[in-house]
Amino acid sequence: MQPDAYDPACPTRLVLDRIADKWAVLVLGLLAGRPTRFNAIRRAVPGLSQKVLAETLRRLERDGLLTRTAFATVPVTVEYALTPLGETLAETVDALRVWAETHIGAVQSAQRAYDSRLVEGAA
Amino acid sequence: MQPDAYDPACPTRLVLDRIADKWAVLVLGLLAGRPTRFNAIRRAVPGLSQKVLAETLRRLERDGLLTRTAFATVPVTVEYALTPLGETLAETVDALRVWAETHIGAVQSAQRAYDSRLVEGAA
DNA sequence: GATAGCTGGTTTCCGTCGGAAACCGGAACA
DNA sequence: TGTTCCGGTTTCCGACGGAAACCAGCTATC
Repeated sequence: MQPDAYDPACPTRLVLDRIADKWAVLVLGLLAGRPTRFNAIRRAVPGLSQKVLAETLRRLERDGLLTRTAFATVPVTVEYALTPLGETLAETVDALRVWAETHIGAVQSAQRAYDSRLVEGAA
Repeated sequence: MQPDAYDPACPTRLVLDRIADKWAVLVLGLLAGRPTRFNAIRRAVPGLSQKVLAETLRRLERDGLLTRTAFATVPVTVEYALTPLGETLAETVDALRVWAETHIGAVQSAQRAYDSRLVEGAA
């Protein structure tokens, strides 16, 4: 059986659901190439709550995309680093971030045009 | 000012939030290269409800990623097609789907390993 | 003539999920 | 003694997503 992300019974769909997530995309992009500690990630991604970050990291760890390493320092520091598998995904999801940053102008002008058309229609 | 998806005040973040969405990824991948009607999309993406599909399509239309064309047939048919901008995004998000289908095996074995480690720890 | 079915939605309802904030223990520091 | 830092967990509430019903207009079937 070949994977088919369009088949809800296929595990590929579950994986896609998880990596097509705004927080996962940002975290993966951030960890690419440089291991980072919990609070450092949190500071680098404003708006991401501790709870959701902890859950996101645990899911990514379960999927074999990153490793969690605790150091017996005081206080305990925990470092998250991408696995080789995670690095391959990071490249892919980073393309999404690059697309957003590249085409943001076109998207915003499309939004303005759409909204002004709505106002016309309502008038 | 350069776009920065990690800045919550930057509109790039809003765009990224939207395209890093599981349903948007599947819909964009489906529409790539071939205009499709509303119910055809719904049938091709099981699990996607009418409400969420309608909302997703309207947001993508607002972002200038696809066009909505109504034909005066009986009953009225509505066709959704990617814009050139949407096509460039479709290529990018399709890489996500391809990644998922390619590495699903590695992810699943990582999950099994993670879960069995948990069971050990609990015992 | 009534019923079912197609089209593309909108509305209603409810469960789940995400975000905000409080709380945790332990140690250094003032 | 109180504060800060670490990495979380817990609690609470509002918002969002999914399931299903409902809608109008026309057609094909019985």
